[in-house]
Amino acid sequence: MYKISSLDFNIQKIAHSGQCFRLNRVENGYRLVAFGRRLNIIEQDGCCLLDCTCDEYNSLWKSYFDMDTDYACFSLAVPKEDGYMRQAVDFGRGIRILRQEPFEMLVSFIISQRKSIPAIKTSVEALCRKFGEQIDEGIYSFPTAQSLKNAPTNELAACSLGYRTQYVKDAAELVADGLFALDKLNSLDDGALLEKLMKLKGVGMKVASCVLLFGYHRLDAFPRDVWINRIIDSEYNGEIDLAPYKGFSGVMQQYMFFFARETKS
DNA sequence: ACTCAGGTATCCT
DNA sequence: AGGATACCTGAG
Repeated sequence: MYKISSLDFNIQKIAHSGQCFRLNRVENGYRLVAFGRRLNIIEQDGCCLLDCTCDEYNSLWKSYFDMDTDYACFSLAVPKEDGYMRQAVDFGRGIRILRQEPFEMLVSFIISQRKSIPAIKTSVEALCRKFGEQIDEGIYSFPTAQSLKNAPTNELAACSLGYRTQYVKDAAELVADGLFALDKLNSLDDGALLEKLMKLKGVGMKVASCVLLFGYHRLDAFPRDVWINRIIDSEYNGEIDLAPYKGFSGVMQQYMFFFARETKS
């Protein structure tokens, strides 16, 4: 067991912030599947108990949960005249940007287009069940590129991918064949990485931005989805100035997204 | 039954 | 360049 006790770490908010599709509520807490491992998380007296050894925490989950980044300091950047952002940031305190795996992010966000979050989760789970490795009873890892490349198209489609089936298959094939080496893109700057990802079919501005933010930990990436656009229209007169948040505007995006969704009528 | 969902590719003008 | 439209499918 490893205990995390910090106001800047809140597993429930992270689970509802929409960045991760495999962190879900179970009987007495949350269950996360990542890196081919399962991690159980229990909330207790405002603390989080991670069901792992100290070594496993230090070598894996500490980085995954981005525990070396100081999130409290981001909050200081909000201009005092921006009441909306102030509210959003305070409301979302505890959210962190997870360091997830690039391939999983790429596939998950290709799937995400024109889908609700529950529908995305259903598709992702189906993919894992069909093409991932079994880790434990009923628990499966996210499939490798090779595994998805080899997947028969009709079985991929059976994961409710709809018109995205070919997008996923194409991306998996390119990655599996080394023609699109996700692990070698780290050296690219944000702009070049974004451009590179958008070369893939089914990857537009929004999906690529999400892959940057959640898969490559580019905290300055600012995905604009319908929620964010709605906020920018209603609260910022159609144009938001991200200059105060240079280097971490993606963190602000998460606060805005979470706030808008959690407080919707 | 009907709209909309964390969009994107394609086809217009 | 910028705007309109089709697209699989499930949830509300």
